[in-house]
Amino acid sequence: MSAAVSIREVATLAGVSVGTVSNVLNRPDVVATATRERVLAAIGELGFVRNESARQLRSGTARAIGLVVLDVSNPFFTDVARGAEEAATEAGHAVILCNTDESVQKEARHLELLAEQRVHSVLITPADPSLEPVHKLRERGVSVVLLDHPAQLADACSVSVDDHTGGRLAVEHLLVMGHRNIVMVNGNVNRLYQARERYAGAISAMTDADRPADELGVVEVPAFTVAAGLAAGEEILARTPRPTAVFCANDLLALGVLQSMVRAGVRVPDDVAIVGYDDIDFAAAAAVPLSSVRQPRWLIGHTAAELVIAEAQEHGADKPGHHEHRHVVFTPELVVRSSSDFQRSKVRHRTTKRSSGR
Amino acid sequence: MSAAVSIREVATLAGVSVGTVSNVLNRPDVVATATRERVLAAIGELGFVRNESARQLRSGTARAIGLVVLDVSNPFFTDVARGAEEAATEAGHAVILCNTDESVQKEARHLELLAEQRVHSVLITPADPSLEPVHKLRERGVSVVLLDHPAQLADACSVSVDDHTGGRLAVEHLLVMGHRNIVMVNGNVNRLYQARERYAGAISAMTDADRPADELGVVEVPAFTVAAGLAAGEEILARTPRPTAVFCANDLLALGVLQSMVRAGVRVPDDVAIVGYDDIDFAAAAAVPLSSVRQPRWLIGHTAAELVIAEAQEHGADKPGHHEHRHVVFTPELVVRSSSDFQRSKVRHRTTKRSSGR
DNA sequence: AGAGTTGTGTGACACGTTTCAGCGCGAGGA
DNA sequence: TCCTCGCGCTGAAACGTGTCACACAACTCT
Repeated sequence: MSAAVSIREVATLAGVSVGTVSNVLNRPDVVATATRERVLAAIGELGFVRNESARQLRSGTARAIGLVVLDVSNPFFTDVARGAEEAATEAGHAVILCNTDESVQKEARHLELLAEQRVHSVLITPADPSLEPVHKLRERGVSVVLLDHPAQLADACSVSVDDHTGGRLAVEHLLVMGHRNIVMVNGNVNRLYQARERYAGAISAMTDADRPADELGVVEVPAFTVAAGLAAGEEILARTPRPTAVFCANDLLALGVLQSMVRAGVRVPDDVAIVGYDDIDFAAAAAVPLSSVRQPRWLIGHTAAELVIAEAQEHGADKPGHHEHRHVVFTPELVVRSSSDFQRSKVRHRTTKRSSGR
Repeated sequence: MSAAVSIREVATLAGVSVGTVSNVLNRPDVVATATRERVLAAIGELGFVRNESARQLRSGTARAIGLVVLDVSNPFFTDVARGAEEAATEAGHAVILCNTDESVQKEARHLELLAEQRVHSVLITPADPSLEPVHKLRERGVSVVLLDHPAQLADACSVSVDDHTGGRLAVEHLLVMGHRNIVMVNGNVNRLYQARERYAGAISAMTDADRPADELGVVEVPAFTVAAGLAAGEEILARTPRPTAVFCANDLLALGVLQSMVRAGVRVPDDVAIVGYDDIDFAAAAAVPLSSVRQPRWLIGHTAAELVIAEAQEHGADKPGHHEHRHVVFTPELVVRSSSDFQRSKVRHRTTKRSSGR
C-alpha cells in the first residue's frame, strides 16, 4: 500500500539535497556526522529502500551474477551454487540461479533474460555444445566463466575438474579389483563435454592396463538422474554375461543403478561393484556407501565467482581488453567405499552379524 | 567490448523515433508492418538487447518473483522451485531463488535485496517464526505468499499442506503395524512451524489410539539434513529399550537414520521401521525404499506462483486493497514402502534369495 | 591580510525506457 | 469542398539514482 518512497522525499524531510542523501548511502565518510545522522533518521522514519533498478540504470551494470546449471535438482550443482553465492556475497553481489535441464532452448532463454538484466557476469555449465549463446553473451560484453568445460575452446575464463583423470581413476580402481567386464553408464558423448572426457579417461585406463577397449561396455542414458540410473540398471541386469562392475558418470545414476541391483537381489559389491562420480552427500549415506570420484564442489563455485569478480575489476581499472583469461583445473580424487571394495563391505557384514546376534 | 546499444541508436538506424521502437517491442500491432520490419532489422543488426533496469525504473516493479526457501540442497525445495518457475515463466516472470539455511539473518538479508530489486512478489518459507521481516515486506507493498505456513497468522495468501494430518498418518500407520515404542526425529518445535504441526499430528494419533503420549519419544536435531539424521540414528541405537519405529520429520533425516541402522546391522523394517516425510525421489530410490508422507511438491510451487500473479492482477485492475487472501491447503498422502512394511520387505527378501540362488 | 587548502553541501544532468498528448495525412461522408 | 476520423508516427516528460563541477565557509600558512 505505502507507495515507494524515493531519495527525494528523504532529502526534503532531512532538509538536505538529494546529492547529500546519495553520499550518505555511498560515501558516508564525505558527509558531516550531524547531517549523516539526520539523513539516516529520515531514512528510517520513511522506511526508504534503495531502488536497485535506478542504480543499475545509472551504473550500467547490475550487482548480480548469473549461475546457469544443467540441473538444480542435482546436489552437485546446489553445492557449487553455495560456493558461488558465498564468494559473491563477500564481494557484495547476488547470485541468480538458472536451471536449463540440459535444454538448449531453456539455456538460450535464461541467457537472454540475464543479458536484459545486465548482469555483472555469468557462470555457466553449457548445455549447447556449440557454445554459440555463450559467445553471443561475450560479444555483448558480459564476462563469462565456464564451469566444467574445456578451457581452450572459448574466449573466457574457466574452472573445471580434470574429467579425463577422473574417468581413469575410476576404471583403474575397478581393474585393480580384478574386474574384466565393466560397463559405463554415461550421457550422450557428443552433447556433453563431461560425458566425453570421462569416457575417454575410462578408455585410457583400459589401454594402459593392456586390456582391449571392448571390455568396457556402455549404456547411454538420456539424463543424469536417479530414474535414468534405475533404467540403466535394468538394462545391465539383462546383459549376459552380466558385467561385474559399473562406472556411472554421475552419483545420481549410480544411486539408481545401486537401487535396481538391490531390488533384484544382486549383492553389491560381491556380485556387482559400482563407482559413481561427484561424491555428493547422498553417496556416502547410501545404504551401500558409494565409491565415487570426488570433485571439490563448493570450491568450484567459489573459485568461479572469485575469478569473474577479479576479471571485472581488472577490466574496469586497467585498459580494457587487457585481461588474461585464467583456467583453473582441479584434480579429482577417488573415494573408495563399500560399493566397490570387497574388504570394506566384509567389515560391514561382520558388523551386521555381531549386531543381529545380540 | 561492444558498448551497450540503446533504443535510440536503433531508432536512428531505422529512421524512426524512439517511441516507435518501443512500440515495436511492446505493442507490435499498432505499428505498420513495413516500419516494424525495418526496426526489427535494425535491432538484429545492432544486437540490441532491452535494458530491463530501465524498464523497471519506468514501470515501478520488476518482472521477477523471489522464492525464499530454507535449504536449496533439499530436493523438496528444488521441486517446489521447479513448479514455481514453470508458473512464473508462463506469466512472463522470472524466479529469483534464495537460500536461508534456516538463518534469520540470511533471510533478512535476502528479503532486503529482493525489496531493493522491487520484485513483483515473494514466495517464502519463513525462517523467522515472528514473521516480522515478512510483515515489513508487505508494508512496502510487496505481495507475499507463505509456503508451508499457517494461513491465518499473516495478512497474506498461503499455500500449505496439512502437516497435522501428515504427522497423524505416519504414526497411525506405525501403530497399526503394532509398534509401541516409537520415536520422532524432529527439528526445533518452537522455531519451525512444520516441526510443531507434524509433532502435534503424531501426538493426536497416539491419543486417538488410546496410547499414552509418552510412548512417542523425541530426538531433536539441529537441521533437516542427512548428517543430522545419521547423528539421530546413533542416538536412537543407544536407547534402551531400543525403539522399534522411527518417524522422521523429513526424508533427509530418514535417509540418515536408515543409513546408521544399516551400518549397525539393524534390519529395516524387521528390527526398526522408518517413515519419512516429503517423499522426495531419493526416498523411493533408497536401498530400502522409504515409506514417506507425500506432499505435492511441484504443485505447491506452481500454485503459489499462480496465486501471487493473480493477486497482483486483481490489485492492479480493481480498487487496491480489495484483494481477498486465499489459503490453499493440500492434503498429504502416506506412501508405504519397504522401510515400514514387513510384508513388502518380505517380497524383497524372497527376490533376494531367488536371485542369489542362480 | 591575502592566498591557498580543506571540509561540506548543492543542483543539474545523464542513464534507457515507457507513455501520452498531439500532429500530419489520406479516406470516407455530407 | 469541407469536416471528421482513424492510422501511424513523433517528441518530450517522467521514473530514481549517481556523479561532478562548483559554491561557500572556515582554517592555515606566509
